[in-house]
Amino acid sequence: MRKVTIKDVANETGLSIATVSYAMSGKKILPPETVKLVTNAIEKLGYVKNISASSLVSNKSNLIGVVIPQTEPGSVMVFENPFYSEILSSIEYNARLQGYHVIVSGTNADEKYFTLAKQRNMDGVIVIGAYPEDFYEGLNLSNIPIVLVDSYLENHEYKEVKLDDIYGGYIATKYLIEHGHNKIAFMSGKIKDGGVSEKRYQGYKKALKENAIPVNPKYVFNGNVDFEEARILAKRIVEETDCTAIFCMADIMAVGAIKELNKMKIKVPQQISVMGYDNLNIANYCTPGLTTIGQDIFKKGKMAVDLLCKAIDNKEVEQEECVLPVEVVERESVAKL
Amino acid sequence: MRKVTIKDVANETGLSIATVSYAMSGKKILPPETVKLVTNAIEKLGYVKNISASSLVSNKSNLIGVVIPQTEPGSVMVFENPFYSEILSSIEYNARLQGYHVIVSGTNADEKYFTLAKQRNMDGVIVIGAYPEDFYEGLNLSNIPIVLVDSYLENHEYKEVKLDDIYGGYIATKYLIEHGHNKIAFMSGKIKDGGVSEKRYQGYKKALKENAIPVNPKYVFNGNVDFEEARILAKRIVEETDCTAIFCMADIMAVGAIKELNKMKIKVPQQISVMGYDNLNIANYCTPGLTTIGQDIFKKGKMAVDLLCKAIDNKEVEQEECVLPVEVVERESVAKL
DNA sequence: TATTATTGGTTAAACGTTTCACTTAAGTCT
DNA sequence: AGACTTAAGTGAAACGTTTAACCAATAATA
Repeated sequence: MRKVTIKDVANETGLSIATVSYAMSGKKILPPETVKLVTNAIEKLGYVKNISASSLVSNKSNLIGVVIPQTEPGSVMVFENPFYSEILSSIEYNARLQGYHVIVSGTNADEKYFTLAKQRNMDGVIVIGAYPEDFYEGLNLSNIPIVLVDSYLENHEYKEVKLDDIYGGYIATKYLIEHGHNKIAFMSGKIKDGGVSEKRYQGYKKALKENAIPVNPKYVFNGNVDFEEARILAKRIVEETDCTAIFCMADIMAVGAIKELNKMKIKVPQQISVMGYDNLNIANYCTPGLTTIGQDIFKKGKMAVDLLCKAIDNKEVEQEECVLPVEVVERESVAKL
Repeated sequence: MRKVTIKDVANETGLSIATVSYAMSGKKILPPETVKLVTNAIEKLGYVKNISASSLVSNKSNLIGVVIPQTEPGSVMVFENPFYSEILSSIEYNARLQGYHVIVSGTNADEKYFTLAKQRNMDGVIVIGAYPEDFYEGLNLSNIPIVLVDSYLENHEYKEVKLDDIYGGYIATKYLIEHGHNKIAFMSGKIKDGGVSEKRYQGYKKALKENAIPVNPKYVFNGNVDFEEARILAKRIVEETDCTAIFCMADIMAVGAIKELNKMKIKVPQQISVMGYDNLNIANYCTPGLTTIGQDIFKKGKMAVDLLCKAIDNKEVEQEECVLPVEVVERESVAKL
């Protein structure tokens, strides 16, 4: 049972290889009966085209890479934050609709990812999350179209889809204030310039200032953006402050906080209110349901794919940025004082 | 800036293309200084090999496909059940360690996935979950090594990694009985012969019988395996039965049940106990923490990759099956009566 | 009618590797 | 010294496509 090639289809139909190729690709219009002849033969022989071969000559692989951060070098779980699965899901779906397949890689960015992308002849790459500077340098050299998602990179020349995070932090905090809170803790990842945490923190501060509430550095807590760390921080917030509300910059942290508060028999939201950010599925799973800042993750993935496809087709290099809206989604984790 | 090929490396070093290829692959031992010469030139020129080309001739792509069910045809979210993200994460990690890249595809199985696998010259495919019969037929034709994960397919000839689900259902139910419950609802997906639900149901019945508790068909509830459906079923269980415990055949359902019970102000576990199955991360996120049947998902992914690699290397066709152990992981969702 | 376009198709080069079969030079054995 | 082995490297075919350049026959135009 040898492998069936285009040559076999040519023999079967009595046509040349070239004609068969044209018939399949439609790059040259042929009479319908010829096309029919070819498709019949393909069906009969069970021919499937070899993408390695076509990719070699056409220099197009219909493959896009998706890079997801691996929080700790050598860490195992790629998808520590469910946000990554959710957006990956959307990217995979939308890419498939456009005829692309997706290669996912967790990377801690010290392996040179873009070597790989070139090896595979990838048509484009979607980079999710933030990475160290030198990662983007390697990325620069490769001539592969790139779309960043939530990179929080400053002054870059890439296409990007992201959120208005200052605004998100702002409306979250404003919502809490409007519900009568003025002692509001801010729980986040490490705050570094231009990063997610910093952006949302800016929004937090803005809302406080607007309402003449002093920014208390004692109310700011940071650590890794994960469930366990959030529990620790939540405990500290209870023990070290008199806050009535916690604004967590990620749902996964908010869920950790709620878990810990529940465990400490502190009623959410009666005693402490919790506000999240992302609107992941888990925001709905926990009790009480998490009031959070909603983003349309499906759309985010779709935009990333759309932008990338455009870049692939047009080969245009101009930067393009897409800022998606955010809004408060109300559930039950915030009390009116 | 033309693309750098092996030819350029050959020119740079003054060696032939063949020698460069051998130096890189190590398939022929060459003097260290020659190898060094080559690696230096590669570094200098920034050469990366074109996998399309090598795949074409060597017939090896270092690519494996992972198929994940898309619950409803045309549905968007591929990863409705976090189980899929968790195992995908493990598969991606372990495959990468072995030098493979992973292409994920959601599929509702009516698209002929294996055409795609052949097109891409995939070295192997890991199929997660259960699919309609005809999906496996297409799979048969392709000569690509396959590993199934949780297929619940009867009498097949593929390699597979799965759980002892009858036993899992058994120990879950036994645990509940030992905690004083004898009115135990069973919540699951559609029960069809050989499926997951049926297996776990068998275990459930076995435990009941062993303890002389009659099996009450009124206590069995099924629907889609998702969060929302589980809420509906939980409500019905409360309204239609006098059960003191619910055994959910998947964590995602258990979490839905807990959410609904919380909403109905029914205390878990004081009034109703809930037992899950899978030990996903979300089992830890919810309150009360979900007591569940634990499986080692990382190991499951690793086994799948190992089995597949073995199949790829040895081209041996004998079936191989790997049944991973399960155990009760205690948290707080089951009360002692 | 002579000229030009169009239609339906073919030939063959090119893509960038791997690898089999071969050569040449040097080393080893009797 | 002659025969044999080994080491280091080369030439070129092969993998399965795409596509530019070309051709013959028919249809359209002047």
